[in-house]
Amino acid sequence: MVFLFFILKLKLETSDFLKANIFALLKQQKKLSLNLMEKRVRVRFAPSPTGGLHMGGVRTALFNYLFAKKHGGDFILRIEDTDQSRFVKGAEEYIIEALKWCGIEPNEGVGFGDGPHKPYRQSERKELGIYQKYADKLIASGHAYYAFDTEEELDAMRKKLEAAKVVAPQYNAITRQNMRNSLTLPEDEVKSLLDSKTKYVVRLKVPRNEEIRFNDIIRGWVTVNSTQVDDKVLLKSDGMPTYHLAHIVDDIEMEISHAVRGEEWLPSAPAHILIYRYLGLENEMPKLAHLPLILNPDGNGKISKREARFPVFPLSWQDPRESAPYVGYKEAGYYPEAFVNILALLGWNPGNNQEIFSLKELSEIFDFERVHKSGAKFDPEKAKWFNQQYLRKQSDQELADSFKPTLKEKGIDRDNEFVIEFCKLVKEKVQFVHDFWEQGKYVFEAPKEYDAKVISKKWNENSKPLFSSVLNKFKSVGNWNVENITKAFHEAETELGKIDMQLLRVLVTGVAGGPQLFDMLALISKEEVLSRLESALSKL
RNA sequence: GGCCCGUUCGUCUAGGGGUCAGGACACGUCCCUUUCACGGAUGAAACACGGGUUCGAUUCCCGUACGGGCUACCA
Repeated sequence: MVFLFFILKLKLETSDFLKANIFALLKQQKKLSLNLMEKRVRVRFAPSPTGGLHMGGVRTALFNYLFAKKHGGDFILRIEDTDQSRFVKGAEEYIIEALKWCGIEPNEGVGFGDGPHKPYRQSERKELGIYQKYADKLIASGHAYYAFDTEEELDAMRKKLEAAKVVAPQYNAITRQNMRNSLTLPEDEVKSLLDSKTKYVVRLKVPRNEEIRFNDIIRGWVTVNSTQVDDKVLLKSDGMPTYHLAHIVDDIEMEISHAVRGEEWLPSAPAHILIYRYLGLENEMPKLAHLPLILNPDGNGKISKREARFPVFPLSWQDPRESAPYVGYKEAGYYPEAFVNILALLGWNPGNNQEIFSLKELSEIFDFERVHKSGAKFDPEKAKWFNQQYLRKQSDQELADSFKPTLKEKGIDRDNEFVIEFCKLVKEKVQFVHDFWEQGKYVFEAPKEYDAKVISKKWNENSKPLFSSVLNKFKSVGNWNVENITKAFHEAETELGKIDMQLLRVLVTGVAGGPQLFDMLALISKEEVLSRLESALSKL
């Protein structure tokens, strides 16, 4: 209205100066109101502390993180510990440590500093009566009800339905009529049951035959008939909310703009829509995004920690109920950057051929529009390749530093320069830092045996005198460096004829392959090479 | 079983009404290297099937098959 007035006035006045000013003002106003309408991006990762956080969970956390960073929003860690029976000691700490290692740190929530919406643990929020309040509201409006059925009664109901060839027995608009709840029991009986502290749950009253539609950011429109949705328990008999109630209450109270979670939640999303609706919050509810699952490489189904022949946890996880710990990606030698990179490309891609991304790059280009609908099988081989790419980005000094602990473990003491030189030579052959030892241990210790294949193929009666001459030639080398070794070798060849380099390699290192031979001989040192040659000649 | 979601090389994927269906991992061959690796080149390898719509479908629609998820007072 105000704008119209301005425009009208504009028509009357002809001053260009005024015109320009008013347009600028209009533009500013529009921008301002748009910004006000646009909800600040606030996303959450909301695991339950029922075990170690596995790679699928980390991926969910990652996508949340990336989306938040992309839009300059908030990333929250909320702990959904509403199931006391499944609570696992140490799981929460593990989740926090894992996120830290990956570098995808929430800026609000458990373990990362409380924000304005504290507490961020659902068990603590329950103590505050937050969930009860919403449950009461639903009961008051007739969208939820008390149910007093015991476990046995529920069992009996299901058995009965199964016997009657009902394929999916559920507590719903039909069956609730035959159960003991506040919809079937007389009002005074309900009151006395409540007064006498009889155990009860609060259930959502799902309508009989209603189309529920919602628009998923990744999947588009999804339609489900409410007949498929059961009367979900909202409040358990111990007073704890279920996931269904708790996450909705918290998402609303924490002003979450987008609920990004795994595909396993898709079937219960219609029930969630109903809860938002009955709470009168359908317009304020977060946008939904259901991520595709990460699947097992061989066989089918979700990745399982038991069968996997590759790590499934970011960090080593010791389940208090089990004896042996699970090796994590960290312990397996993965760089966190590589691990995150691998995860990012499982179910998402940038639309071009780039595959190596830093977290920062990812947070600039990540987009739900390029997230797939279908699950992705995890390929452990490609994971190794990713790590190799990151390993190659390391400087020789960095590689040396990360390899030194292994040497120390083996009781080997070498100076920094030596280790750097070693890493420089061997790094082309490794995917992990721990590969350095397997690929190059002969640099540090004399061989105990010689590659049988090479020996049987190439060692003959001429070999001994030939290599004795090579040995003598090497003895005469003054300054033991690559150039002089090469020169000595060539001189020996002109005197004695062709010398098999692989055989020479085997005599010194025991193995058939390795880095540049002369570089390696130089590194190993003159005394050591000579003594190894002597020892080989005496043994063969 | 029911409901929901999905389906491009073995795997991760690009693409999209007319393409030699592109890249990466893994695999093969060759080059480089007096070894191995790295690197380079190159090869083999895919639109699940059947119906529509269309001049034309891998692309859009519908079925079927297959795969996955869910089907708790678990998340």
